[in-house]
Amino acid sequence: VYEQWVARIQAEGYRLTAARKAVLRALVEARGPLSAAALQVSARGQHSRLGLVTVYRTLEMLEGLGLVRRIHAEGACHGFTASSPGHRHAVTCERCARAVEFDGDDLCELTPGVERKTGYRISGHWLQMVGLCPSCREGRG
Amino acid sequence: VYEQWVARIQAEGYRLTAARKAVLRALVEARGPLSAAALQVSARGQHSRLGLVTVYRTLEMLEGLGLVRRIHAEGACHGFTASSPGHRHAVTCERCARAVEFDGDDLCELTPGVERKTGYRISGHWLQMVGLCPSCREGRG
DNA sequence: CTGACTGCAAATTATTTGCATGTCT
DNA sequence: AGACATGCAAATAATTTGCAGTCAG
Repeated sequence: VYEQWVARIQAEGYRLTAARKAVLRALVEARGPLSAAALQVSARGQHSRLGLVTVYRTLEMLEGLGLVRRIHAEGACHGFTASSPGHRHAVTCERCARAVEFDGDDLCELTPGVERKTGYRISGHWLQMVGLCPSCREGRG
Repeated sequence: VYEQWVARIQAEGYRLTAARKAVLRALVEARGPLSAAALQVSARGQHSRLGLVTVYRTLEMLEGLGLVRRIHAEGACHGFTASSPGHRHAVTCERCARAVEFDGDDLCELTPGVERKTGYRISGHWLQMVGLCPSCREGRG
């Protein structure tokens, strides 16, 4: 994934700097959504001088390219994860916070129903599920 | 709705103060999700001395009682709306921000599919749709 | 009366902006 | 070389906490 991102970033004319590489690596290797601050800590393993500001700016760029997804949670808002292309949604584990995405096409099927019920013309949606991932279920029942 | 909320609040043993009445009224009469600050401005029509802090504390209480729902948006996070009981979701109009809720039972049907695809045991979910409400569609095509 | 509630101000936390310097291409 | 990018510090914005005064029950 990392290589694809690098290619995309260069293709878009953005520069490939040490700071960006570090953030990219951290995002790709993350086992769940991270806050900007957590991302900075993680990415500093690759680039110790990394500033929080740069993390925000890199995330902004990546979100613009659709490579990163902003995740909202009940309690604390805004975490970021690598996103897969296409129309997908995420499930987050309530114990370990590990997130995986799944195909959300099924969801589009219920759009007509919602439009009928509400009278709205639906143009988009945004779904997140919460649950227990396989490992956490095994480890704790 | 306002009367029901008042009854619920008293039933739970919370006091019914002028500040709370003002926030309740503002929430009930709102035509869309409001930020805490916007809510304060709106509620000051009833109780001019209302502080932002109290708005937050009142929202916290109401959210705890399930009377208010926290809404997240792509850009600015966190708006609050009155919520209907039961398992429902919201559609927000992208033009006027007016929100209505709809029955989300259909969604539960696709939970098994997601569990199969991801291996997660889904315990909850959270959906928001965006679109154009009837009035905005008429007014602008 | 009295404890829960309020609201001000200050403290936190999250995110953005200004600017001089550094570094990809 | 030169534009884009960085990172520090300061500026904003959003939310929480400390506390003395107030008010519903």
